[in-house]
Amino acid sequence: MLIEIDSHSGVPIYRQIIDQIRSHVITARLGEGAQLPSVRDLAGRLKVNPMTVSKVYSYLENEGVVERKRGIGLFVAKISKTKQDKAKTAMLEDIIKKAAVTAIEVGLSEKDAANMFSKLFRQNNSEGRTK
Amino acid sequence: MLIEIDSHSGVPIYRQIIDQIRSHVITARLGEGAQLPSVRDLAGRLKVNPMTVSKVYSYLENEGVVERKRGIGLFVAKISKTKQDKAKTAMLEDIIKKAAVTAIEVGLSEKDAANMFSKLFRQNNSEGRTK
Amino acid sequence: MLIEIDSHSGVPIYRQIIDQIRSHVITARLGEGAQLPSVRDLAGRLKVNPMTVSKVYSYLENEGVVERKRGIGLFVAKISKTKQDKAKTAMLEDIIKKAAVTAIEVGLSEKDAANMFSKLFRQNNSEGRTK
Amino acid sequence: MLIEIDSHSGVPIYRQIIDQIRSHVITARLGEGAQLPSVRDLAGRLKVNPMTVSKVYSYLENEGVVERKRGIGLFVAKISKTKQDKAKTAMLEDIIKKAAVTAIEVGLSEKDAANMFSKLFRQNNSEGRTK
DNA sequence: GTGGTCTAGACCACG
DNA sequence: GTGGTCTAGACCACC
Repeated sequence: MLIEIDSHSGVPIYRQIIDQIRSHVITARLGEGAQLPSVRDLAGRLKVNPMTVSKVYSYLENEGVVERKRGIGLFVAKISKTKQDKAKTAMLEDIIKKAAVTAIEVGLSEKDAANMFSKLFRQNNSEGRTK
Repeated sequence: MLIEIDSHSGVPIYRQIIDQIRSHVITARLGEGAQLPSVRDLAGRLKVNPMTVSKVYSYLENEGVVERKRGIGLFVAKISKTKQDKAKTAMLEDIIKKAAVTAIEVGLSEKDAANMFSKLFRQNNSEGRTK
Repeated sequence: MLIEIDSHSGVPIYRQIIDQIRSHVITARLGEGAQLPSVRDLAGRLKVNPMTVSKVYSYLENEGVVERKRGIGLFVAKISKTKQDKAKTAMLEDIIKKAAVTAIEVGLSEKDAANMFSKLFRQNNSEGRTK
Repeated sequence: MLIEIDSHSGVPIYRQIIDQIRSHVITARLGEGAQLPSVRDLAGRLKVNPMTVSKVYSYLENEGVVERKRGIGLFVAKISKTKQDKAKTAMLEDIIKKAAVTAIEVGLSEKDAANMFSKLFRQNNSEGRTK
């Protein structure tokens, strides 16, 4: 499970971790039932305070994204297909809307904006494959 | 100059104002040399503390977006056309790339993603016109 | 870390602190990675308002001189050796040039001016040692 | 009489003008009895508020550097040779001391610092001649 | 514990 | 009139 922290971004560390784990679950890169690393392990890898990771897990558990099995560990919770789809769509619409609004503010035409989007889509898609 | 503050968004007030003014300047809704409202005026209108606005202006001056004329007021700084274009493009590419990457992660095809983007573009564009 | 404030100098307190800390960093009296005193601590020692110190730190962070680690504290940022040397040289050349120009305007010969410079160098250097 | 204003320097405009006129007088580029431009004239040339120039003149008059002749204009006051020399030396020592202290802080040896000073002296001196 | 933000209100410098 | 600085004290987010 790849998680990257940018300590200069202004976004709180715990938020960055939550967002990335949630995104991993929604896009099924972290499948149902998969075990999450222990608090200590993840904290060590990310070089953050264990308390921060602990907070992250509590948050995600509260959200219903993960489930704690006492004495065993944390696992990705079961999500209904529809719920997952909803979450996916919501996440995607949110970010695409922001992009569209920015394009409008900058004064791009719909055609130019769509071209730019497609170009960046292709670029990052092929990069993704080779990775 | 329209500035809106959402006090529930979690984003600090001064950041919200900075972002909106900067966006106004980049998109040339606030043209070069235009005078900004006085600290007290803007503070009064937005119902925030003058010092908050003062902080905003200091920040923007530091960024080179506005220029102070002592005892007279604040004005939109002269930005070279190319520099402005660069800033615009960078801002736009950044957000569109994020959107594209998310679409890829979610597993959308290029065509579906582009359609979604165009749809949201049209929606927000017409909203903008009626405002 | 020694910082002295002259409240009668006309120079704003926050500027005095900024200049002194920056100078400490550039001259490596405050080495890379060194932790700076907390806002409250420094404010207490200098007998100024915490917000004044906070402003100082924000300013220095913006300049890239220090780095914030959330909830932990402030640390001297990593500056590349060359960058640091450049900053040093630029700072020095600037002030020495001013001195030389003034000497020229006043009508001193190169020899007399150089003597005066050396004399003042020695005077202030020995003072520095005893301090 | 050459006066240059740098509106980005942070030094108040009126201070910049005062310092430059005083320096002109001390170094005798503006000799005793020379007439200064009228408030309106200087304000127009420097593109500053006439009140600012007026303040400058009052300040200099108060300092004894210039003398007002009612209905005629402002003139450089008579200064005793010793007084002028003292002022010259004070001005020079002040700036050279600053340069020396900076050189010390940066860690230069006396020799290196003196060399740098001499080099900049020669550079600016020859430039001055051709001007 | 750390820093970040904001307020209310004061006084000063500048033009 | 303009912005700049500072204080005293509050509350919040983060680790």
